[in-house]
Amino acid sequence: MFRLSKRADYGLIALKHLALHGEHAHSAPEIARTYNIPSELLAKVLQRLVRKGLLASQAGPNGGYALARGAEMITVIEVIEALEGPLLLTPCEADDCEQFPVCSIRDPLRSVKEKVVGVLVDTTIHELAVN
Amino acid sequence: MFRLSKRADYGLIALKHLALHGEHAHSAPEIARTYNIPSELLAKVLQRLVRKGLLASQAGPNGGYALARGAEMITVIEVIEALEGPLLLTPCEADDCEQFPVCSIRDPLRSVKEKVVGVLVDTTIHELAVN
DNA sequence: TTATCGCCGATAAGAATTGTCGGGTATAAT
DNA sequence: ATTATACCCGACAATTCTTATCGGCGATAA
Repeated sequence: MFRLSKRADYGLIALKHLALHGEHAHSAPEIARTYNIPSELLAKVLQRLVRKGLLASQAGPNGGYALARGAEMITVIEVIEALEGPLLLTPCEADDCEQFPVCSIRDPLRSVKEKVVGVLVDTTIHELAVN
Repeated sequence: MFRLSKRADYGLIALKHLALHGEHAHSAPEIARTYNIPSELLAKVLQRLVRKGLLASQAGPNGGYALARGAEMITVIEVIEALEGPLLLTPCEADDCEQFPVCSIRDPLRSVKEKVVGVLVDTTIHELAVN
C-alpha cells in the first residue's frame, strides 16, 4: 500500500525520542511504555538499528540506547532501509517477476524512485525532532 | 515494504501500453497476454481505472480500453491512488493506531509525504511512455 | 444467435507484517 | 555473590494484506 511499516514507524518514534532526550540512555521498555508500543517488538527494532550502526546500546541496569551520531547525521532513508530493506518501487526490481522480460516500466520508474529516495535522504531525525 | 503493489504495477504497464498503441481499443485479455499478467486480475485493475475516470471502455467484440485523456494528463499518483487508495506514509494517518495520542512523528512526516506525492504528481504516463 | 468482452462481488490461496515466547549474556547495585 | 534490569537473538503464532480465481451478468459487433 505504499506506506511505512509499523517497524519503521516505531523506529522513527524512538529515534526522535532519543534525539530530544539524549542526556542519558533510554531502555526499550521505557520508550515502549511512553508511546504505547509492544515492548518486545520495539526491542527488536532497536536491536536492528544497533546492528546497522544507527544506535549505541548499553546492557545492564540503567542501560539502554542512545543515538550513535548526531540527529542531523541520521537520515530517514537510513532508518527505513535498515528496518525494511532497500526501497524498491517496483516488484520487478526485487524478485524476478513474471513480467521481467517484457516489463516496460522498470527503467522509467527507476528515476522516479531515485527522486523519492532523494526526499528521504534530505530528511534527518533532527528535522523530525524540531518539527 | 514501501513498494508498489502488483495492482499498481499492472495498471502502469497497461496505461503505458495504451499510451503507445492508442489508435484503437485494447482488450484486457490481449494486454494480459502481452505482458504475462493474470488476465482476470488485470481486468479488475482496468475496471477500477475506468470507474476512477482514467480509462474509457467499450464492450463487445473488438471492444477494450483506451485512455480517457491524453497520456500527459494522467499522473502516476492518480494511478497509484486509484488502485491503492490515498498514499499514507504513516499507519497513524489511516486507522487510529495505539500511538495516536502520543505519536510524535505524524506531523513532521506529513510534510515528507507531501514532497513524495509531489514527485509522483510531476510524473505522467507520457513520461513513462517515452522513457 | 453466438462469440467476445466489460462489469462486479465473493472468496480462496499465498505472503508479509505484527506480535509473542523462551533462552541466552552483560552489568550495575546491593 | 546474588539479584534485578536490560540487551540480544532466533523461532513461531496470529493477524492482516495482497494476489489470484471463480461464477454470473449485461453489452455489442459479426
